[in-house]
Amino acid sequence: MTQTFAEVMERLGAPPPAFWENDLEMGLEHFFARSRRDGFMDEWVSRRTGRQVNVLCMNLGLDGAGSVRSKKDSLRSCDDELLPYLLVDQFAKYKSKIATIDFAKGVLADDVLETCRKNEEDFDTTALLFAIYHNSWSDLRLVFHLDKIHKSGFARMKLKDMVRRPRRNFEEFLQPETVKEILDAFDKAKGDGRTSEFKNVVIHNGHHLVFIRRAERPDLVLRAGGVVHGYRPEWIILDFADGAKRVNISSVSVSIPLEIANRLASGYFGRSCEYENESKVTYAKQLERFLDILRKQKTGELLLVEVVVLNSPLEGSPKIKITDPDSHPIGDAIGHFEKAVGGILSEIENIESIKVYYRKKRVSLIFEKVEGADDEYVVRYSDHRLNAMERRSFEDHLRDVHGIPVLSTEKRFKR
DNA sequence: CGAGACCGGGTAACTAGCCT
DNA sequence: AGGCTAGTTACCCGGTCTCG
Repeated sequence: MTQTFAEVMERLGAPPPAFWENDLEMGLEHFFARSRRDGFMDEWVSRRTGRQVNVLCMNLGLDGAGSVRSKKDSLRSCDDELLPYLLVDQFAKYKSKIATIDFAKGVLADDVLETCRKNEEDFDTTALLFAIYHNSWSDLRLVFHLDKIHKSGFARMKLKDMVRRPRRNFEEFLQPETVKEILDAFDKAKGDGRTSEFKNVVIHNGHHLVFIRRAERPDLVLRAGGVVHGYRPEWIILDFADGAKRVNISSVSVSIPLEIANRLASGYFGRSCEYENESKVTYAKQLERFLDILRKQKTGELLLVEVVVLNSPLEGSPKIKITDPDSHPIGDAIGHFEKAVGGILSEIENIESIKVYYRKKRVSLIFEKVEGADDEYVVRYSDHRLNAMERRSFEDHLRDVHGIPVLSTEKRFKR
């Protein structure tokens, strides 16, 4: 008797197909048939790392003693029990390591964590996800969501007007039914025939993260038998902080997530509320001082590795870029250029962007001129280059060491 | 000889510039 | 103004190398 995939999963107490396909966005169409091919499972088991094998043995209650090879042999006889782990392995692809480790540290027992540890700071993420799956499979959905906050940039926004904090706190307000109602009302008002799907509210580091999936632009997929028309999904993450007085927004579209955030805030505060892009002023003098320090820096936390300058002192005043792709500091090179040709960093207005080297990553900074003010700028940086923890320490570093408030290059507008 | 470290290529996310 | 393309960068996978 042959069982369907859904039946096999049910017999194992594993998640149903809809969980994998809809919640984790994994394509299952050919997975089951492929996994049943001769030798497929054997080959998959062979490719497991020692750490993954150890976690699998723990999860399946197999003898954890002996060589990795002998444990792989006993795994090969398990068959169906391994099926969900094939999917977890597939799920682990392209998931942020930092998101997985961070989450695992919160839910896994110490000895399990140690089994997955590669060295002081590194873990086998697939092994961690095997353990997380076994511990509580619905957590994979959380990992799927948390993964997103490390990979995408966020627009920093704050409430336009001062509002009194309501009696009940924001957390109580953010009930799924309430959020769904507000999303429905928004979709109706928008009238573009697309629906906003409420996916999750997660409390993370004191922030309230609201995850929404919405159809964005029309798209199509090719399948055997023809084309299927639909929409490309977009993930909207509203990261509320400070009792909803501030929100960080990650999304593809520009105005829709802002409107949704406005509606949620209006619902919570009980009056019409709007968020606006946060802007923090830095004066030209501060930036000049910052650049002076930066270009002298030969080693340290923050190194200058690229400058792009408009109206250069070269003939015809073209745009120039001085960059070191290997991320060695370019302070001396700039000094050499200025001595030989002329000044380039003295006019902040002419600086299109710079790149600094921070925690082994190249981070762009732009100095955005404040409309109508002569020497006022908003300093913005490409936050998606850094993960969520690194962003915080980068912002702290620039504020504490250089007195410069930095914001993300991401912004959201009403249309 | 097998398990784990190392490295090259691929993938994803974002930016800037061009075109409609 | 919006969409598409090419360029940039980090991270991840999988094959190869190395060490016990």
